Amino acid sequence: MASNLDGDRLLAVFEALRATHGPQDWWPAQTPFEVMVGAVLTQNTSWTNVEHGLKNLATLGALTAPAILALPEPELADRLRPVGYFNVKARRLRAFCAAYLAHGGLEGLSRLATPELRHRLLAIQGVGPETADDILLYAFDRPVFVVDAYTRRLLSRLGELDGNEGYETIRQGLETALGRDVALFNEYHALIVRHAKEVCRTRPRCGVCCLAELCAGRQG
DNA sequence: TACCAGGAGAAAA
DNA sequence: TTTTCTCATGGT
Repeated sequence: MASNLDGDRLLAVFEALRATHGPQDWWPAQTPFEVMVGAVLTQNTSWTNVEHGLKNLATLGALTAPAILALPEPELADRLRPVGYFNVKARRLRAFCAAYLAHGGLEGLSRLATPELRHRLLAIQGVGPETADDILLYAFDRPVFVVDAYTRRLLSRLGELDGNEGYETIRQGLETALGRDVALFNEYHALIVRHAKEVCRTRPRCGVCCLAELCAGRQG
């Protein structure tokens, strides 16, 4: 079902979200590398927790790959304690930094075509589809739609999914339906997260169902 | 107090 | 191959 998503309907949802929340200007980071670090740290964790961890690293002057790798893993884990899953994430962040440098850093990775870059990101221990796509979209400006739990819930509520689609099926379905538009994908994912956090959380068991209601209202 | 959060990988079935 | 379990702190 996800291979035949309704692009016009999805654009109507986007317009409704943008009218409600305005531009989001994601990702909240100073550099592409900081986007990548944040993408790893935010796995199954609220952004406020991630901010504490990023602040700890910044205080140490450790927001570069060499600086992170220079920290012993136990110390890195201790700095990441506010993030949650700190032992796991210390290991994953070090693996990411090692791969980042091995591939020539930002310059080396930027030279790769999107499919190859995605393949190499997914080969890093601790980088799954969503994290890789966060990095591709927000650090490298590649036209990749980030499919998170909110996106799945929204599409399900809209009746665009039957619930059995895998990550790749949904991602490719969205990219086909919406066209490969970096600016659109950037704002759309940010708006879904913003709406889910600010609006849906105030409505018990809402999920992102009110997005569907919002869209239905716009369409009449 | 209980639940959830911008997942991923390993282990078990 | 698919499902279940583990990782863990901070905010509401």
